[in-house]
Amino acid sequence: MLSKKTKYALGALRILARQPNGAPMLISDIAKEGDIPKKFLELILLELKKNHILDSKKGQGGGYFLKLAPDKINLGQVIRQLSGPMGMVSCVNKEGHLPCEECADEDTCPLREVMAEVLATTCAILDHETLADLTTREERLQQAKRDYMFHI
Amino acid sequence: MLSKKTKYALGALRILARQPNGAPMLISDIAKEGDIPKKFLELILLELKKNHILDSKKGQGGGYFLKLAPDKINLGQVIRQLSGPMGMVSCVNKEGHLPCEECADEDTCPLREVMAEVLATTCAILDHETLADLTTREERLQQAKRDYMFHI
DNA sequence: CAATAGTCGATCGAAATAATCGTCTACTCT
DNA sequence: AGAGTAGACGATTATTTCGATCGACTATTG
Repeated sequence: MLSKKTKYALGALRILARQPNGAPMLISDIAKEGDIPKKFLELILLELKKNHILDSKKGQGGGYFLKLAPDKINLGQVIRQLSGPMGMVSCVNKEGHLPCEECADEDTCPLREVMAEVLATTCAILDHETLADLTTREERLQQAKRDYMFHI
Repeated sequence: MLSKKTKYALGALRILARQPNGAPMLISDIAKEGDIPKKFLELILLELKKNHILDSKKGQGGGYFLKLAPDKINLGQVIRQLSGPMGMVSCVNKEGHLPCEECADEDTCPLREVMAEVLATTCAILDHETLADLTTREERLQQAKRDYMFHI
């Protein structure tokens, strides 16, 4: 399961991606709209800023905004930065590759091979799914729901 | 990351799968061979027994053994039973399906759609990978390593 | 019956997660 | 320049989960 932190982060990013021409948004407004504890959200946004996904402007009229265009931010990137690498065993991760202690020989560990496949297919999806794609999906799903409601 | 509990479980199962004609094995022997804390292993094996993957025999000559053949036990099943469902958001799981609290409308949540894809590809791998497959993989990897060592 | 071996309830510390407080500092607009 | 706005940040707390262990009990088999 993704941690709440990561889910909150994705929620906040989706909200920010909706802002017309990347206008800054107050932490408290994001918190309200995303139903996220404000103080916790501060930490999260700060972390995203340190990872160069967001940026902020202080003072009157300031707030947080996307540093990159929505189609340049993908889910894999965000999840990795907030929850760490996604492999089910640590020995399959590129960044932060640790040989898993319990594994006698990494070269011949069959579990490692399977988990590497899992990681590869997961990344194939998440590293190509951008914030912009999410927005597109959402619109399609909303349209589908309206059609469905009309149909019954 | 898989929990140590789950990794230990997979380790223990791999050891038991190597036993000739499903002979029972003592907890303490499994613990020693798998380098697993014995008391912790007890809990794990017990849980696997309750989930009908293992069975045990008491008294002299007893121990734990596989209840099913190695090609009838798959990784998905084991991981799910020890760590719970594998979806990155709770709303994509079949068993234990909980609408994720932070999601306004499940029907139109784009994250849910993506995470469902991820879960599907993950399950496609793990639900088809059996203990027997792991053994086969391991033999292949060991052979490959021997060939490589010879080559240099 | 006695030795063996699994069963089970209780518990404990450490770590990760989730959340909050108060203060400080930088910026922008008037 | 100065007031007020808004983010930055260190410290702290609560809650839960994880990993591990102890000790007593029970069932089985030779």
